Amino acid sequence: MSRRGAILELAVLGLLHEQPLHGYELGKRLNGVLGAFRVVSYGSLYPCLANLSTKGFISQERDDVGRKTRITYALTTDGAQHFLTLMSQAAPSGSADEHFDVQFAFFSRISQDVRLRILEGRRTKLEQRLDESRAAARARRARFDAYTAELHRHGLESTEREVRWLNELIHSERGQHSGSHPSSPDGISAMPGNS
Amino acid sequence: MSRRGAILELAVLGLLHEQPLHGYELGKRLNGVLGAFRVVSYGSLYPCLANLSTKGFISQERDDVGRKTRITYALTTDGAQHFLTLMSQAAPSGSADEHFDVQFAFFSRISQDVRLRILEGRRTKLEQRLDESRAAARARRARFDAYTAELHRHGLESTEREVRWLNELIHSERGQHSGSHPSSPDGISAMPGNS
DNA sequence: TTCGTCATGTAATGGGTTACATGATTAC
DNA sequence: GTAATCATGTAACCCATTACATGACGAA
Repeated sequence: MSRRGAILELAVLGLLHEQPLHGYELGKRLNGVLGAFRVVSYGSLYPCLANLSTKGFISQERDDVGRKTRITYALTTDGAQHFLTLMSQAAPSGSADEHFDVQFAFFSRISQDVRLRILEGRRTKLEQRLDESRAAARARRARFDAYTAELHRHGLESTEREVRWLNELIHSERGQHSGSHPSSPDGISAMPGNS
Repeated sequence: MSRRGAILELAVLGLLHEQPLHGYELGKRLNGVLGAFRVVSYGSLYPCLANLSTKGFISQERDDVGRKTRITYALTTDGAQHFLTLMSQAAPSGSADEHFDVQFAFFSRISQDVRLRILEGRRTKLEQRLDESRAAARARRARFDAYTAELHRHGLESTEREVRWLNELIHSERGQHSGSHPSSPDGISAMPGNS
């Protein structure tokens, strides 16, 4: 009982938002989209699908291919609504970073103002982290050995880099100061380049 | 029952390796050392301490300060041995990145050859991740929208950056081609700079 | 015919979290 | 005297994992 999967749930709804899929194919795509960060196992995927189905967010349909039976899942109207709700919510603490990554991966399904809110929320969270980390650094003053200090320095640098990345994304998003249309045709173009 | 905490366990043993501490102080230092990555809650810390005590890795001693009773924990010989075992082990999959961070934070407690093995193991893992990610990128060819693609590009870049960081650390570690002594006096110096 | 991959699931375990309960001590 | 912080713990829950079980299908 209770809520099976929050981050996994979001990812599943996000993929089904595009097209209906059966479990196995869903699993493969999940590992493609989320790729580097996280490997989703079928041991968590199938219970998650069963749960989403119980809650009425997805519908099942039996495809009999020869003697093999596979179940194709599709997003319901309720499910689409729930997807938007989950996308608008902040990270549920604990899996903070991964939650943002999943949200970002499905940015093309939501409106621009929600995208901006997520990006700015993320930036605020990272800046808070930076403040705390720098405050802690001043408070300790050489109580840490060289390795611990280097770890913190590297962490700080990585976070600063991510904030700059977010700044570019936010700027780029503001550049196209228009549509709240989800999946707007050709809407995304001014992505920060790799140069 | 069973194994309460693997990453938390390692962090606790690592801190107690330096000096005995009571639970509350341990918690605060944990949040200092691990800081940015993870906030340890007392709801997991105290059960972890009880478990380590049961297994004989740490010893308890009651300090009666006024009417307040606090329990100071100290590393036993078995505990020190267990700490070295945990430090030598690879990340237990799932919490891959965090495990490395904790290991790194306690590098000064272990010998140089173990440090090098950990750093090289981490680099190998990241390089595998890069290979898979790049292979997946070639396999898909524009099946991803701009946001998903940008997420992958950014992930790749971050990982590449981390590999370069590891290379510097490994090089620096090889520079001082000597002691297997844990806590060697003044042993760490050639840390890569921030320039 | 055997091996890889497709396809769906269950059971047990892991490694944490938040919320709650309790009470002493210190600072204002 | 009241609020923050010190100090220790329990209970309930969360979100996933690995290992296991089962079986059809295609290709070598």
